Amino acid sequence: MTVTAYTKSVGEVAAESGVAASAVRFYEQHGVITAVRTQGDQRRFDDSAACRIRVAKVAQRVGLTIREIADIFAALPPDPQPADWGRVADTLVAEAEARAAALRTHLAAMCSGARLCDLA
Amino acid sequence: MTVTAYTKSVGEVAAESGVAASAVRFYEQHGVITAVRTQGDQRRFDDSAACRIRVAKVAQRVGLTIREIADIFAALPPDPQPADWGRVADTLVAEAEARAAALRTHLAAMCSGARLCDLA
DNA sequence: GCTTGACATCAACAATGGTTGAACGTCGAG
DNA sequence: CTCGACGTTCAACCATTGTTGATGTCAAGC
Repeated sequence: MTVTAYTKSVGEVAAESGVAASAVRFYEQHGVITAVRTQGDQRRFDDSAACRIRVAKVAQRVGLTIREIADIFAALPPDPQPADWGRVADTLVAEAEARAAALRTHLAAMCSGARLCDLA
Repeated sequence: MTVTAYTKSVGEVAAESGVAASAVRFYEQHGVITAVRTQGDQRRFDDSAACRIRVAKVAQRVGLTIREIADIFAALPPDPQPADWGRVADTLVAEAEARAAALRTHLAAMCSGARLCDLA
């Protein structure tokens, strides 16, 4: 059993995930990613950090907040396996499609029938 | 040909759309709804205002910004007809589903193949 | 072992999407 | 005509999602 490796600095994660270093720190503060600290108080992330950030960025596009994303990621174990990522992906896609479906339903309800969105 | 009736006050639109009066003013400032002014400088909205706001609220849930929603509403004529609302609804649903599809695609790309989201 | 770049914290700023409060104007029912 | 409910503007404030800059520390290469 391999122990999870916390080896990556803020800058490395930033480069891998395509966001600014300040954003990496922000995401850590808000529970999207987690870090351990070195003796000198520097953050060290594991390999999943960059992935989490890339997933978070696409999830934000469908209206999920940082908090919601962090909550979904809470189901990920340290050193997540393919199946773990698959479940998270399914959860995110399901949420996105539920919102799209809700939009469709609301619009259909508003624009149907005699009243047409409460317009005469 | 009926002339569009601008008869509703901020409070009436707020009550009909289920948002605060401050939000109604905010939406007007940002082009989601439009108003004429009375002699005494009070806003008067037509019947579509409450509908626009209700649609805007559900659209926000799928990640559209106020600006994007206002842009889509820009296609609505004054005194919109059912077909006009239908086109707006189609645009919104298409946008929502495009975002959901993008999420699905990105996640599939990240989580597929040998590398699995760049994890070993 | 010293320098230099990357890291640390903290506060301030920015944009989005509003809410709240102060101070004042309008409108319609009595 | 007056009174209260509702309207007006403006500035300040809140949360979210970050960025920027000041100031200071750490660590890796020379």
